[in-house]
Amino acid sequence: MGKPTISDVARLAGVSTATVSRALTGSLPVREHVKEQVQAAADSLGYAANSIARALRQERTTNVGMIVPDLSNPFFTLLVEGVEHRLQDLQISLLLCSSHGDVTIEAERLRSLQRSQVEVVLISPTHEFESAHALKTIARTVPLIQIDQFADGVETDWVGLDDALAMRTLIQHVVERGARTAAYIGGSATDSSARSRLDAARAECLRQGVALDEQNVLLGSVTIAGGEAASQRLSESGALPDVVICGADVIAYGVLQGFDRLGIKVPADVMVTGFDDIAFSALTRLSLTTIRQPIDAIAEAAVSVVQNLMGDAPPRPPHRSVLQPELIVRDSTNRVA
Amino acid sequence: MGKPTISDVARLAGVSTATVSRALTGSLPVREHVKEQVQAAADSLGYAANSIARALRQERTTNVGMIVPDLSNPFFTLLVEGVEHRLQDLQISLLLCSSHGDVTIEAERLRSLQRSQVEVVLISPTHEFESAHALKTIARTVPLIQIDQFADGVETDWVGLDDALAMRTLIQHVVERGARTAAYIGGSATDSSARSRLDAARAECLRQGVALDEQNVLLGSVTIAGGEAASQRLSESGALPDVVICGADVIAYGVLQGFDRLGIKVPADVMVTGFDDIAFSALTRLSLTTIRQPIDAIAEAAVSVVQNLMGDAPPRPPHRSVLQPELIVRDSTNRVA
DNA sequence: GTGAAAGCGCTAACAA
DNA sequence: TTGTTAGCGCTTTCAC
Repeated sequence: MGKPTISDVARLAGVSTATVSRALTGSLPVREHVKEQVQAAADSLGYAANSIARALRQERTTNVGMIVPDLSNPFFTLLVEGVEHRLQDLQISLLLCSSHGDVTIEAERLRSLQRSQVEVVLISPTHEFESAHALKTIARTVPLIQIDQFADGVETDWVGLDDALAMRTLIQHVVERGARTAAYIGGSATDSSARSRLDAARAECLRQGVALDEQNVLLGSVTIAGGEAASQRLSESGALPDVVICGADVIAYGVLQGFDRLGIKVPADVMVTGFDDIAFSALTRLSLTTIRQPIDAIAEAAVSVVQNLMGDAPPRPPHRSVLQPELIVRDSTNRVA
Repeated sequence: MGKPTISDVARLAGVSTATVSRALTGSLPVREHVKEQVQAAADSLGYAANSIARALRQERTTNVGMIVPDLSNPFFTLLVEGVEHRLQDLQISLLLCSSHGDVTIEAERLRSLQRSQVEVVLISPTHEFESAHALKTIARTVPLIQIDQFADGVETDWVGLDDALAMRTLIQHVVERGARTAAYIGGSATDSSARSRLDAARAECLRQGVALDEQNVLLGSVTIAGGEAASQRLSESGALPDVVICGADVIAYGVLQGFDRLGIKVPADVMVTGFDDIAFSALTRLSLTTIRQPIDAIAEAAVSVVQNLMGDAPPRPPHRSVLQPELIVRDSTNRVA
């Protein structure tokens, strides 16, 4: 009545359970005709090996866990999809968790994944500092790969974008289009990418001779509303800068909308840039110049580390895969110098 | 060196493994001071029960699987997030798969979940007819819950929206705003919700005296580009209808954009409605009248069925949870009759 | 190339 | 209330 087991197959095929195991997994050679017999018996019973029993015996599963801060953010969604797809090709199951941007939930999910005996955890930590403790604890028992963001002092593998190079490329572009003054609108700097992008923007403005007044650095929430509010504040504070650099596309779309409402013309009165290249361009009247996150390449790099970690290769020191950004020039900076 | 096992705890606490199991799980009463001793021993060793061994012994896991067609669609993303959140509260892990809208991949994922010994599978089948075979096969060994969409002839639990009521409400609204003629733009009817929405639209137009010419029924891809292309065709085919009913918000946004480019004014020249209420309204100049999918309620209903199925309740016939749609009136139908 | 048998870590049945 | 023991389904020695 219950599901067929390996002994059922063995009995039907007239061999031992060991032979069934070998025939089906190919772990050891089995005579051709025996193999066929076993296969036939398995098929006729609709047998599928119980992965629980296999995992117990082998002391390893084929599960990996993944924790992202926010599934309503297309960046993470696409990342999850890219990872899922590649893992399935490797016959690895994905246990997905969302931390909802909450460090407490994040810690809970980590423990839950640990109980599930996952082989590797992929995580985009939600807070640069507060996530660190839980991550360090878990990292003692299961290999971690940090993606995009990272937690302070947690030495694990990491896959992400070269934010510094991205900002350099971006600022070089707007300088070529005549920018001499800039504003920066970003997320409050509690996650590592928000901070690293801001740091990079500051450094590059300095290096390339663009004035970025501290009062023109506005940090808030990474949402359309946050961007719109910031554009409002910016317009009230006197002269507009040549360019508004946004730390994320959603912010930039809010800024575009805010300027539109205020009758400020982009790019004629002010240029605007984004970061991420989420697929909203098709929705808006004015297309956005931005930095494309190579999401698929990030997923690929992450999964390749997973393979590495799950293989029998000897332990190695943590490795950082730094991916190259791509500048996408569109209308929001379409201005002659 | 390896992870501590129950025998390590038992030895340290000076009791049997059975007592440790009882003390830690609470499956049977244990004397208070013994319990404390066991707890202390477990803590000091950093012991966490091996869920693989437990699952093998109990012949049940705490995993459920979920298969959605497309993670770039916010509807499914939000659904996944809602489900994940509630399952975690129940200490259930979520194995997530994407079928990428492909029946072959879908079948593969189903088998993968079966191997993982999930207790329940939540699925939004990608094709009304072609998904049926694989679903029926799997349903013999593991309980299925279909969400939103369903496969033809697969009798399982189902959670979704009352499409007929939604269309009735929507069409009633545009009739009140003076609509007498309509066009319908939707996805090609290979998934069950595309078909059921179109059927409902046809029926309601008939019932409420709105003319819906077959040549004004345009089926294509559920994307912004698809909507834009359809709006183009519509404008070329002569007189515009009073209202363009779209089977999904993304289509409607494409239509809005198409009309904008053609100099056609919404809602003055033509009204437009969507379906889903995805959160793009903030991005666009003109807000969209639409039907809100109660995603959170769908997730809640689905998880409550999961609980039901995983509890020890006796088997019961498949149950359909039909949720109520909500009409969201915004600017795209803001016209006096 | 094949079979017999042990054992992965846990819990449930049975005894005490 | 507690301990002893068997066994979940599989893979992997160790013999042959």
